[in-house]
Amino acid sequence: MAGIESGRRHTRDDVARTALRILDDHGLPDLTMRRLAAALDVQASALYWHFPNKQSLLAELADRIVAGPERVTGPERVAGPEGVADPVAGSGEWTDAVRAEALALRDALLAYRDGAEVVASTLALGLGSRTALDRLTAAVALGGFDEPTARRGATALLHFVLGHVSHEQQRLQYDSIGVLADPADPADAGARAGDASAADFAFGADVFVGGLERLRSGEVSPLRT
Amino acid sequence: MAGIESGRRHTRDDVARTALRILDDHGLPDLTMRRLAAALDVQASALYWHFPNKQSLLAELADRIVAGPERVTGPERVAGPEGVADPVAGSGEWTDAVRAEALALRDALLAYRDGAEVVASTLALGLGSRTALDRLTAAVALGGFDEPTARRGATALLHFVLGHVSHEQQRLQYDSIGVLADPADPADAGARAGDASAADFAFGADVFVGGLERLRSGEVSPLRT
DNA sequence: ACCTGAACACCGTTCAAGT
DNA sequence: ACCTGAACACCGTTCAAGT
Repeated sequence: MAGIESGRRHTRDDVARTALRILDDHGLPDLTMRRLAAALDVQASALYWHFPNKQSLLAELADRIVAGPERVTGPERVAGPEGVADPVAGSGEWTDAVRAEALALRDALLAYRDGAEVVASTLALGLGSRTALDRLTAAVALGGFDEPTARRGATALLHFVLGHVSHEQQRLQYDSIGVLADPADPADAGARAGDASAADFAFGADVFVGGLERLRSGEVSPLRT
Repeated sequence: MAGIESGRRHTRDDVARTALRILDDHGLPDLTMRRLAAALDVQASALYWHFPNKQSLLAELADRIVAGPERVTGPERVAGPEGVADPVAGSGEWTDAVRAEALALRDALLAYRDGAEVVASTLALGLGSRTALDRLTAAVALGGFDEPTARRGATALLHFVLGHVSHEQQRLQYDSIGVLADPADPADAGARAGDASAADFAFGADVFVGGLERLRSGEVSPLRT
């Protein structure tokens, strides 16, 4: 319980970091303003000097979650040996770039308990940065799609990712407390652990990328608007 | 304010229907047990005779939302002129069936304010029926996929649908109160109304179906598990 | 610049008791 | 079978005031 929160007088960064710790240790339902204040040895009302309300606090957390741990390394993103997001990398490997971005986003969301829900709700309210969407859009755009199409594709993929990881994390949470409605259900059982989820995720991402590839090679009408 | 809630002594169905009305009129945040009780001219504690807790009430609402208005018509689903879900309809039209199911689900979710969020959260907790997933799975299975693959595909599509409609409905809500973070943003502006959302949805569904089609014709490895 | 103390207007849920 | 009344243990947010 001792740590950053010792010497009184906190900064906005302290608050966000402590909130992130509570989120990861106890989950989103336990992340209340009063509990956060207590962890900082402060009255709840003190938090409103740093953040105008709880939503904007959550938006800040969402940004940090999406940014991921590689924030520290610098402006260039961590990627494979030859880098993953080179815009001039021909047309052959854009599918790998999209898959890699989707996977990186999943990892970032999984790094914090209830990460997907925090990001999804923040995004739905139009708060928080658009980094996640921008990264996916950039990867899709490598396929040579026009910008609105790339953005549409990225948005759809983003919805899949958030939905999938949300579901995955909710199950993790309620799995551990044993509140699952039907633990004997073969499709939802605890035996169906992280590996199966990872495979399902890869499958969904592959189907999606395949659909984009198909659209790109002009085998299908791009849109009937 | 007068209506069903007049003669005291309510049934479980009364409670669910009144809850659905509050949901649609005022949104999920305003659907509290106390407010629902007040609408029924009853103490909040009375609700716990009909439902063990709020989550199970929401699960019931989710089931009704997914079932949609065609519940009344009978066991066969409303569809196009020649019916959409005939399992022996050859192999040519399964893509239309999937698209139709996805669209029908979107319509059902859109029929109630915050419908997508109610269904998504219920689903995440493993509560509620699996009707939505089962319908999508059946449609995908028409493509000749094995059951686990059809289920995986349907799950991914379901995530996209829930994410898309959630986002769409959140925007509707906050749009009308004018709480949008950046109303001038061209990608999020109010001008971008229902039609654009419908087009984005169709685009996402098409990409997804295209990916499945591609996978079916064996142009791509089905899975690397 | 950062926080306290006290209040306002709420929540979901439990439980003995009533009819 | 269905509901009341009262309580328990909470919420997010505001605001005058303190240092």
